Amino acid sequence: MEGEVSVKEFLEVEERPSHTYDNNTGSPQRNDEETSINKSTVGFNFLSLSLNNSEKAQGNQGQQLTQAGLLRIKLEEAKKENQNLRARLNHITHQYTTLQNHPFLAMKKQQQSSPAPNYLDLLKKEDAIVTEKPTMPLEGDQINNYNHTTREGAKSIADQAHEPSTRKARVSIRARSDYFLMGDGCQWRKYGQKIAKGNPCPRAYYRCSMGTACPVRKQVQRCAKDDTVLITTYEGNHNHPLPPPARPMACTTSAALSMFLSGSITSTTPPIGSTKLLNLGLLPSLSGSVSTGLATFSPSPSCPTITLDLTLPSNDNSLHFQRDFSLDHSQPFPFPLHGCAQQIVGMNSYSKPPTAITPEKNLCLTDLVGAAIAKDPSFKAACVAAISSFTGAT
DNA sequence: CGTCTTTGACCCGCGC
DNA sequence: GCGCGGGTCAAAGACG
Repeated sequence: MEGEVSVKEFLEVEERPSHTYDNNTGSPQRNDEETSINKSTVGFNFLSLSLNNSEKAQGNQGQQLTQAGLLRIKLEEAKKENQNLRARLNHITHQYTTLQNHPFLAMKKQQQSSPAPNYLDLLKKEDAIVTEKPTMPLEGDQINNYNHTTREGAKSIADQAHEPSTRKARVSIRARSDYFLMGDGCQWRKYGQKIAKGNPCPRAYYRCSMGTACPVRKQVQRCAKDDTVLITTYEGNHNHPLPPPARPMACTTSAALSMFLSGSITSTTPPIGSTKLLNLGLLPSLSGSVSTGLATFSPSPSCPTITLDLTLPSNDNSLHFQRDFSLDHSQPFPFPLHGCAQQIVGMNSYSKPPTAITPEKNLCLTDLVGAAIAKDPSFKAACVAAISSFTGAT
């Protein structure tokens, strides 16, 4: 952090009039980058001379000329330092951007080692549309289900923009968080709040404010039974390009929805009520209580909702399904969780007071769903269909 | 001054 | 038809 301040201060040197410089400073050393930064900052402090020193110099014209020369040299040095620091800043910015895109790059790299990974080419061009059968290392039923899921999934998502019945389909995500909002990479504008029946916690209504007239809305509410559980419900598709941090969430919700809407998932166990269930299999490496994901589908004719429960304990093996999304513990995590830089996107009066943020208590939604994406090939494929749907709509 | 949040009012669908 | 509850609107206030 100190480095950032130094850079900031140093970059201001160019803005200062040259006549304020002093000749009492030594030339900044450049043994290494860090030394350079620190010394330049120190140099700048010295260079910000007082008027008193300038007045003293007026007594000797020859000395003034010498000073002018020194000042020019120092100015040139300062400019060089400035260029170096700008280059370093650009490098850091590039690294930051690269890290943000790491999940998708890792998926791409992983698939390049498998035969004909044409679906991943879509990630290169965001405006691509899924039209071919993606080939992935699937086995048995996964292949059949995958084909169905991807084609129908893409169709379902695309249809959502035209069919009133499916446009209302929702994806609900349950996750533990001490804060009222969890970062998903998007910008939201609150437009309402209600106290729902049976839950003392208010339900907040948000609208996506990243695009003009974006139809996406979300509801945020704490669970009545466990106020540490935050329930976030998404509805609709974005009509604008999404920033990298928002893509995992957007594609996951749409992919999950498309998989269920396509009807390609069936339960091998008697349905609980009218619910279909799918074990998504989150990573065991995820910290805290989140180690297993469970999706619940409520096929209400007017408003089908899929719930991704990221709060269930890992030993919950009470449900088994036709499609096996179980974890392959021998395989390393294909990409690292990209952190919670955008974890807290806002707090309102219903937020809990700021407490020590730990990964356990404040898992980023994009991290959680990113893990789900990474572990399941067909889920990834559905995500690609979703991404294509999103970007193709713009 | 512009943007965002808050909050009461209003609308609408659904069940009785 | 009526009441209830969920969802949305919009004016007022807060905030930077």
